[in-house]
Amino acid sequence: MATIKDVAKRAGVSIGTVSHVINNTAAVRNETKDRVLKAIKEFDYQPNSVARSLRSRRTGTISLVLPAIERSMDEPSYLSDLLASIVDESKRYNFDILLSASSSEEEEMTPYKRVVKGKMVDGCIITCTKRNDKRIAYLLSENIPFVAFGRSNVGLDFPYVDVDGEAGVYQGMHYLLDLGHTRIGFIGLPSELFCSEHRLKGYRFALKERGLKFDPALVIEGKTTQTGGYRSMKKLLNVDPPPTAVMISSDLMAFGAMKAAQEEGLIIGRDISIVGFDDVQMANNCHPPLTTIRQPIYKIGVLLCQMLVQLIRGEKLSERQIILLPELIVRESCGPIR
Amino acid sequence: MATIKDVAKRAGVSIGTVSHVINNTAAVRNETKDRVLKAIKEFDYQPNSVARSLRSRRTGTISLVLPAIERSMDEPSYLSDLLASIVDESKRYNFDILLSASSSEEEEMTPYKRVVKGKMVDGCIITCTKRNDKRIAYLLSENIPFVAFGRSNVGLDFPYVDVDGEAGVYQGMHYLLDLGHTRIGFIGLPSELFCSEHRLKGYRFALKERGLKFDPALVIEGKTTQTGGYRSMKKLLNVDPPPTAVMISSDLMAFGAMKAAQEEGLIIGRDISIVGFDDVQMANNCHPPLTTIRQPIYKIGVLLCQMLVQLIRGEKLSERQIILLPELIVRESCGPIR
DNA sequence: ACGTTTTATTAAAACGTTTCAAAAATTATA
DNA sequence: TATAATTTTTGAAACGTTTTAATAAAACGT
Repeated sequence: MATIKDVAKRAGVSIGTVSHVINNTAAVRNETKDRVLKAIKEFDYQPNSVARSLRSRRTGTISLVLPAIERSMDEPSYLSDLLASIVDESKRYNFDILLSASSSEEEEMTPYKRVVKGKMVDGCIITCTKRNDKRIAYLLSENIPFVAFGRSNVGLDFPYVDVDGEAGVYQGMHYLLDLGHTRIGFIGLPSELFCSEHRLKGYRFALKERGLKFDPALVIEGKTTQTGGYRSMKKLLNVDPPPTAVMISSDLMAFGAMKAAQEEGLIIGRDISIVGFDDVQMANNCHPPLTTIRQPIYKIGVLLCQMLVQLIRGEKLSERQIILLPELIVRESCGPIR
Repeated sequence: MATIKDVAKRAGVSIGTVSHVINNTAAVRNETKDRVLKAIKEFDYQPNSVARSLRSRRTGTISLVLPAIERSMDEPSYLSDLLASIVDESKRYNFDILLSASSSEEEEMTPYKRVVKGKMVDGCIITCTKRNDKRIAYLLSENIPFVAFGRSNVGLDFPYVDVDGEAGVYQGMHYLLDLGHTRIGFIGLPSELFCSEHRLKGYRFALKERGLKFDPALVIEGKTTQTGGYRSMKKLLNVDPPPTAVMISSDLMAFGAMKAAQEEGLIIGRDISIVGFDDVQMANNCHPPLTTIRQPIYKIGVLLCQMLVQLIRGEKLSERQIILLPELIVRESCGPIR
């Protein structure tokens, strides 16, 4: 396989010159440049990225570790949507994505250490930020560019993009309350996810505002899977009296919940109202179409990339922390109380 | 940041010894080994993967390029399911996944060249094999390990895993025919995808076997998106007389088709029967649950990884070509003809 | 105690680039 | 034409490992 050496020899120049031509890193006479370009073409030469990275200390690669907790990539969660937008956007800056899997919760840091200390990437995007998230302190201490999707309660200043989950849930609750519901259930995310807190806050706040009592029996924490939603809903339907509406912290769980309700013979949107959170593609295609809180996930991916690339380039971020407002998307899974 | 040099100095040995300790590549006295290990721990040393790759010509990374044609990762297609299983399985062999995006159809080869010639990966997994797929010849010529998901019509011997699409569609058709349907529509994949052929073959064969005439008006080729399925279904419903059942080449399209049918006021499973293909998670959660042909996508991802790892290790494959049988999953989207 | 194996260790040469400082070639100026 | 200024080109030193062949140290057999 041809190396820069071969190209240099063929073009009758030094390897330094070839490098300069490739990287536009010094003036080279047009005539010489043409000779080099020709040689490159002749050999179908492509620089060895590994050697290049070693010397230049840049890899053109961004790390994304799939968290063990959300490795339900086989379900249509927001994560695959996010990944799609990240891949799309990073391509625009000529970055590839290095995808790693973290096995267990305990081994959470292992892939980061390998990838960061091993200098395999120029920066990291972290998702599913948790309360007391260890990754944040680590990445800060290693001084590697990174951006998080989601805030955390670590007392550290770090760049992130997040969605105002409290406002989102509040909107959904507002909508349900306006439909006349007073007994509204809530299916929340695992409490280790920091965003679970905000969403619950939105629920409580909306109730309080209307002078409704918070009933712990109506609040359930479930796994972020369809099965998780399914089980939580079954429990809620067994409460006496059952809720007439349920606010659910993720679409995925909402799908499971819908199934549970349908199994009980309930017509969704008539006998029970459901609001989801995320607005994944499928929300518009399930039956009935799901009323939900839209997270602008594509935009989030784009922002994460853009911010990270800026950090990698050593530029200063104009906005180091971004919180986006989610939006209520009304479809057909809710109806007035009967 | 500590390098192998620092570790060597601290442990009072040569860097070669440190390397041997790390890689278990030569006998080193226990006492010495302990000293080295201690130094490694003290520095929290992690070898620089880039340098390591340059020298050893191994990267521990597998390439996956998201094809432009299927960059509908933002829809719950089989691709995200497949990716999930690949990430999972590759982790078991300590490989990371390098995810690249190919922009346009013309630029299809660019990422492969960069990644393969640039020596960024040890092997490739390619998906969405097309008729006359250029990638296959290229990867063979570059002599880099790779495995394809899907056959192709290039006259070349290459390792792949595929699903018997013909048999799959045949099963679905059989089921519909047994329900009494005789006017059955078919929504196929874009003809550039090689697998589109097999599926259509299954359709034709099933008809022929029952002595039914093939009606071109009932066969439509659509894009592999929900919208694609939606549009194709609208067209089919305008045929006179319309089909009473439709065999659809992907679940994603089936979801769109269901929406189209529901918009026309049809009850799926009663007024019209629909069979999908893939069995993505959502198929079990849409309404009504979709009868479909299951591709064992998780298993496919696992096989692809295993085969690729074997090739990377220079081992010979026991089975160089694997064709899996899909399975009919009966749910509620079909009913007897009325 | 001495050669002979065997076992541990090391020095140094890669791997293929980028990136300096310095040298060479060219052009401008006096 | 000689000198200065500028533009091009180059040589060689990194980057941090692995790996080989050679050396040193230890263990063994007589």
